[in-house]
Amino acid sequence: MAELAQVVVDVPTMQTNQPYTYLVPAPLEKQLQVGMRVAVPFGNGHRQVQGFVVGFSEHANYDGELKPIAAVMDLQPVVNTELLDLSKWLADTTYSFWISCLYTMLPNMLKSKTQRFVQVVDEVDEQTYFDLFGGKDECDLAELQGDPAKVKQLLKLQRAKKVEIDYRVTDRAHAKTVTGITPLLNFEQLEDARTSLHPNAHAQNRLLSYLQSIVGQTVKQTTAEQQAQLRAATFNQGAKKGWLKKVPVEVYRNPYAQPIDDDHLEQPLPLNPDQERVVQAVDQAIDGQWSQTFLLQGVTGSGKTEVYLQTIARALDKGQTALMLVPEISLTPQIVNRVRRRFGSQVAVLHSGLSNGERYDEWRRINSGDARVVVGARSAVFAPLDNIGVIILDEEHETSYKQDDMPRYHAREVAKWRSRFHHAPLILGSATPSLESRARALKGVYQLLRLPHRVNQQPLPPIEVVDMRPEVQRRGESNFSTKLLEELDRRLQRHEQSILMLNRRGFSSFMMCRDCGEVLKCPNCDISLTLHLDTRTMKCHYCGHEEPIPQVCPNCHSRHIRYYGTGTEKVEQELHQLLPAARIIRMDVDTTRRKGMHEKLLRQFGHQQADILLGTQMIAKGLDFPNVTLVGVLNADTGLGLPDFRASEHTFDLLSQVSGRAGRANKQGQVIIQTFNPGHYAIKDAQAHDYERFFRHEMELRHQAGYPPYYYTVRLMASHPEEAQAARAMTSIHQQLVANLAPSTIILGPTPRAIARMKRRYYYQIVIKYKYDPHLHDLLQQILQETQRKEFKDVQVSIDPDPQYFM
DNA sequence: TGCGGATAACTG
DNA sequence: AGTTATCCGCAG
Repeated sequence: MAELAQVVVDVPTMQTNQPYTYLVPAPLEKQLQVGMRVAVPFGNGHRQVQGFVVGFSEHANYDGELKPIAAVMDLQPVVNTELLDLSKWLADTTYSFWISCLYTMLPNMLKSKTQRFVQVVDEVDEQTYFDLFGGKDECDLAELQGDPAKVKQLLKLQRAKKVEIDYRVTDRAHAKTVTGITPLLNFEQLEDARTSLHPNAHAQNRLLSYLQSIVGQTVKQTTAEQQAQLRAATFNQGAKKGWLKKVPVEVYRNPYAQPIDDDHLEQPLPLNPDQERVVQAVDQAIDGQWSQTFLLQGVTGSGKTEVYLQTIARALDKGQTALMLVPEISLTPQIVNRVRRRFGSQVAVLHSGLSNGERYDEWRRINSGDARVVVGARSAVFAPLDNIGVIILDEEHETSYKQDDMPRYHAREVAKWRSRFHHAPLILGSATPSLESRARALKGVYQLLRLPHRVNQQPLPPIEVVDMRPEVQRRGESNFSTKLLEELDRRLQRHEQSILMLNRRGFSSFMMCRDCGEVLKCPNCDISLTLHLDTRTMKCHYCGHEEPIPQVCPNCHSRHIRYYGTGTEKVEQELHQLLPAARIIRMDVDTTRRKGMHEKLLRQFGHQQADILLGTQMIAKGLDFPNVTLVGVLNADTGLGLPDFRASEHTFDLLSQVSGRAGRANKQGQVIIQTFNPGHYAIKDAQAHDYERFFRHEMELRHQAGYPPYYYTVRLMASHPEEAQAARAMTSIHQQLVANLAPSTIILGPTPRAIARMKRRYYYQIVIKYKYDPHLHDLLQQILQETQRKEFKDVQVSIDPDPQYFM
C-alpha cells in the first residue's frame, strides 16, 4: 500500500489550481506531514517546483505515471490544519489560486527559490569551458542570464547533450545565528587547567571558573562576555587551548528598538463603569467559548485600547492566545510599546517595516508558541496561533483591511472565520463603524457594545467649519484661512503644538500647459503623472513610470507650463512664509519612506522639537500628544468629489478621527476644518460629533441608490492589450450573467474602468449587485474557467468580491 | 510559470 | 537541409 501525497504546486495559473498526486519515497514516509513544503518535479524536462502537501491518499484519480516527491523542505509543517482549511476557503471565496493563498499566509522567506545549475556531462572544448564555468564544475544559470551570448552557447551545448541543467529548489529561510560557546572539558578537567595556570593569568582563571559554571550548556558569547566580565580575546584563547568550543546558536532577530523587562510589566489600569461592562461581556464570551462578534463603538479617547488589553489578559490567563489587528498606519511605536509593556516578550509584532528575516523570526516565535499575543496589520490575521481565545480588529472601518490584489481578502472576514474555528469572540472596534458593521449590529448579528464617554472626562473638542469660498475671494489662492492662521499663531505664542492635515484623497499635483491645456500623462496608463519635487521627476502611481519634469509643453512647445494641485511640500513652503517662526515637521510618503523615519519624526514632535506637524492621512490616527491643542484640516472635501459611493463615509471617518487628536490630556482642544462644502452632511455631522445622524442619513442614501449594506456587490474586471478585445470579452461575460442570474440581481456595465488603461492593458468592468443569489458563486467560478478557452486568449479576468471602490 | 514539441520563417 | 523564431499545450 504505497502512500500518495496530494501536492499543490507553485504554478499560479487556472490550469494548475488543483492538487497533483505524487509518490512518497519510502525514506520520506515517516517524516512527511500535511502542511509541509516539498520540492517536486513538474512539467517536462527536469524542472522542479515547490509545493505544499495538502493531503494523503491511497489511490490516485489519475491514469498517467506518477512521479516521486524529490525532497521535503520542512521538518515541521508550515501550515497547520486550521490554516490549510482557511487557505482553501480563501481561494474559493476570493476567486484566487490556492497556492497564492498559501503564500500570503506565510512569511516571504518561505517562498521557493529555484536555482538552475549547469553541469558538464561530456567533453567540452577548453575555451568554452573556461568562458562559461571559469574553472568550476558547475555554474548558476541565473548568473549567466544577463549575457545572451553565453546563454546561447549553453543552449547549443545542451542540445548536443554536453551539459545538463540541474534544478534545485532551495529554501531562502535562514535562521540567524550568533557565536555561542560550550565547555569541552568536565568540571575536574577545567579545575586541573586552572591550577596549572600562571598566577598572573587572571583573565584565563576567570574564564575557567566561568566555564565550570556552565558545563553541559551552550551560552551566547555576548552573554558570556558580560557574565564573566571577559573580552572576546580570552574566549579565543580558551578555544585554542581546547577548553571550549565555538558553536553557532540560532537566535531570533530582534526588531524592537526598546528592550522589554518581563519582570516589571505594567499593571492593568482601573476601568470606568462603561469599560467594565464591555470587558465583562467579552470575558463571558471568552469563558463560554462563544464565537460571538462584538461591535465596540467608542468615541476617540474612550479607552478602547485598555479594554482590548484586559480581554487579551483574560485569554492568556486561561492559557489561550490572542490576536490583535490594527491598520498599518496606526501600528505606531506608541501602541506597540503599550502592548509590549503589558505582556512583555510573549508579544510578537508583524508590520510592513520588518525585514524579511525579522518577519520570519516573529512568525517562528508565534508558530513555536513562544509568542502568545500577536499585534499586526492585515496579513497578521493569518498568524499561526494555536488555541486563540480572543480576536480584536481595531478601527474596523479602515479600508486597508481589504487587500486590493489577489487574493482580495478582507481581514474582517478572515477574522470571523478564525473566530468560528476557535470558538473565540471577535471584537470589532471603531469610533465610526462601517455602515455594514453597524447595520449588522442593528439586526443583532453582532452584539453592540458602547463606550460613549472619554476617559479623561474632557468633552470632545469643538469643531469650527470655515467656508473657504469667501476666503479665496478675499485673500486669493491660499491654503490657509484667516481664522486658521490666527489660531496657529496663538499656539506658537502659548508654546502649544498643532497638527495640520492635508487630505490627499482624490488629489495630486499634475503638470498642465496653460496655453493648450495639455496634461502630462503616463505612456502606459491612462492617468496623469504626479509631480515629485524630491526626486525632481514626474511619476506614474500605477506602473512606476518616471520621467524628468518638462520645461516646455510636449504638445505645443509653450513655456507656460506649470503644476497644479497642492502637495504637502507646497503647503510647507507657504506656511514658512506666513509663519516664519514656526518649526514644522512634514510627514508624507516622501519623508517617511526610509525605515524608521515615521517613528523618528513622531518622536521629534513628541519631544517638542517642532510646533506644527503637517501631514497627510497618516497623521489622523492613533497619535496621542498631550501638548497638541489645535488640529486643522486644510481641505476637508477633496474626497467628496470622487465617484465612490463610500466618499461621504470616508470623509466623515477622517474628520472624526483627526478631531480626536486635539485635547487628549487636560488641555482643551480645538479643531478647524476648512472646506468648500460647508453644507455637506458628512462635514456637518462630523462637526456635531453625531455618528448616529450620519449613519441614518447615509443609510437612507445607500438604500435609495442600492448600495451596500443593502446589496452585496461583486466586481468583474477583464483586461487585454487591445481595447476591443477587452470589451468583447466583457460583453460575452455579460450575456452569460444576464442569462443565469436571479431576476432581482442588478448588473451594471460593462463599462470601461475610470482608469481605462493600466500597464499597457485596457480594462472593462461589470458590477453585480445582489441580495440573495445562490448560484452566483458557482457561476463566477464557471466564468473564470471558461475564460481559459482560446477565444479569450490574452484576456485576464479577475473578480473582486465586496470591492472597496467601483471606480 | 516555463518547457518541449510542432510549425513556420529564414538563410546561404 | 539546417537553423532560428513563434505559437501552443501541458504538467501528477
